[in-house]
Amino acid sequence: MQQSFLNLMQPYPQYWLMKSEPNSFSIHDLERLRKSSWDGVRNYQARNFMRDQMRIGDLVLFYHSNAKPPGVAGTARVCREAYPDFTTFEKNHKGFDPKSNPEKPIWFMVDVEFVEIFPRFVPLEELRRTKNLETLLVIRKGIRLSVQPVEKKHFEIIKQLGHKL
DNA sequence: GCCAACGTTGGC
DNA sequence: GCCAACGTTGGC
Repeated sequence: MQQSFLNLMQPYPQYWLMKSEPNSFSIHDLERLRKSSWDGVRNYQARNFMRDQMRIGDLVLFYHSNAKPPGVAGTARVCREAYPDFTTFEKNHKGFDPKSNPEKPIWFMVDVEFVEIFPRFVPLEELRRTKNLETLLVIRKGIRLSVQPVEKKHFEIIKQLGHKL
């Protein structure tokens, strides 16, 4: 109750950072598809952000994790709010989770649409040394959430870095 | 409810 | 490939 009231107080759009390993799904894949479900999140905190907070129109920093180098590759936009991650129901799918079923789904996903690939990739190392990004979660030690909230001012700084010549 | 063991993430 | 730091699981 309290939580949903607070949600109504949120200014929109909200801003997020979402990690994907480019080996399995990169921003180039999203550019080609234009739009994709964001399946495979298997962490409760990340799920809660998607299920309870993400709204259509929210903007997303598309982060390439486990890449050389890791960093922000571009942006995307939430175009469908949370619904059950159906890959958990498919026995032969990598995302299969026997504890989840269509009557009582555990895992959720949103859909995102392609916005842009930054003209200039912004590596993690640069985020670390950029002034005014000190509280950005992705550069904090020990934080490995694959879906994390980002402050608007941080989003804008990073977008600028991505466009800097 | 504690906590050890195990599995995963993800930078390096 | 290594490994630190997490998160989850399951025995008790």
